Amino acid sequence: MNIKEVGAATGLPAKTIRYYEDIGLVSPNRQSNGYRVFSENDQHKLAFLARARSLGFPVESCRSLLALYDDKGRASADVKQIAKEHLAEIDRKLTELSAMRDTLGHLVEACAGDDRPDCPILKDLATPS
Amino acid sequence: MNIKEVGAATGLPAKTIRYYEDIGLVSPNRQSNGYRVFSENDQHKLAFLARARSLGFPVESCRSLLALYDDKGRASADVKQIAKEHLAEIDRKLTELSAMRDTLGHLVEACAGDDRPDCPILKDLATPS
DNA sequence: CTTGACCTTCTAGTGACTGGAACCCTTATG
DNA sequence: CATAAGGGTTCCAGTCACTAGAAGGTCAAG
Repeated sequence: MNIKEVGAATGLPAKTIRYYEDIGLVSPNRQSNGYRVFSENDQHKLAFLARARSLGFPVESCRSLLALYDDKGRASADVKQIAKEHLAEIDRKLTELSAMRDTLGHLVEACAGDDRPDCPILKDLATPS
Repeated sequence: MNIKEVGAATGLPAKTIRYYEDIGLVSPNRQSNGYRVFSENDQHKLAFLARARSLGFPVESCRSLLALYDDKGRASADVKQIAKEHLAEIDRKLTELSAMRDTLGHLVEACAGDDRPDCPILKDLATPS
């Protein structure tokens, strides 16, 4: 399986897969011509990474998760710990974004959006918060 | 007013203010010894930037907003347009994060988090989505 | 034999800072 | 007068997770 095929199978761009090899997340073999060959296991790992990344896990967390996945003697507590930390981070971002959304939503509603210069958005930005 | 003072007044780190000068958002004068001197107007601009950034506007949008703020003949429609685009981006991120939160929340709940290896989180990650 | 689609490596850029090194200026103190 | 503390300055490198692009090798089809 070459890089394009495994990319199509996992939804990852070839560039990303090369990057993941660079940082040691996968280690595909090479053909005599230098081309990467991806085994079933490589493909599996890449799919795992794609899924974990799509849930927003940082790449370093993905590395840890992959190691735990490989470790058949793992404790699920270790996995849960990583997931909980990430969940907390997501919640932090959600809170922050919601606050922005609220404020900005009100301001946009209040703005006439015509050709006059008067603007509550600018007024807010110019006001020391 | 030197950089530390204006930083304290606006809540911006000195490094950030220097960076903003680098990219042309403010242009403080210099004393004979090379130190930056911030005028009232500089301070005002920096406070504006701090507020706009805290609402999540990208720096380039901040630049546009600042220009509109300075332009007394602006149309509020131009401001509103920038704000609406940013609002759409915030909503996009909120949707994405909420989906992550939902999935991950369920998985974390389902995971025993003990010393056994069985783990629904890893099971999900290993499952082609 | 050439064309086109693959593949390779390498460098540099993204956004918005942030850390750190190396050095200058000013003021207070021993 | 030396020095130490606490400002200021510049410049370079690093962050995160890719992504764009250049320059070139390989391979199957026509």
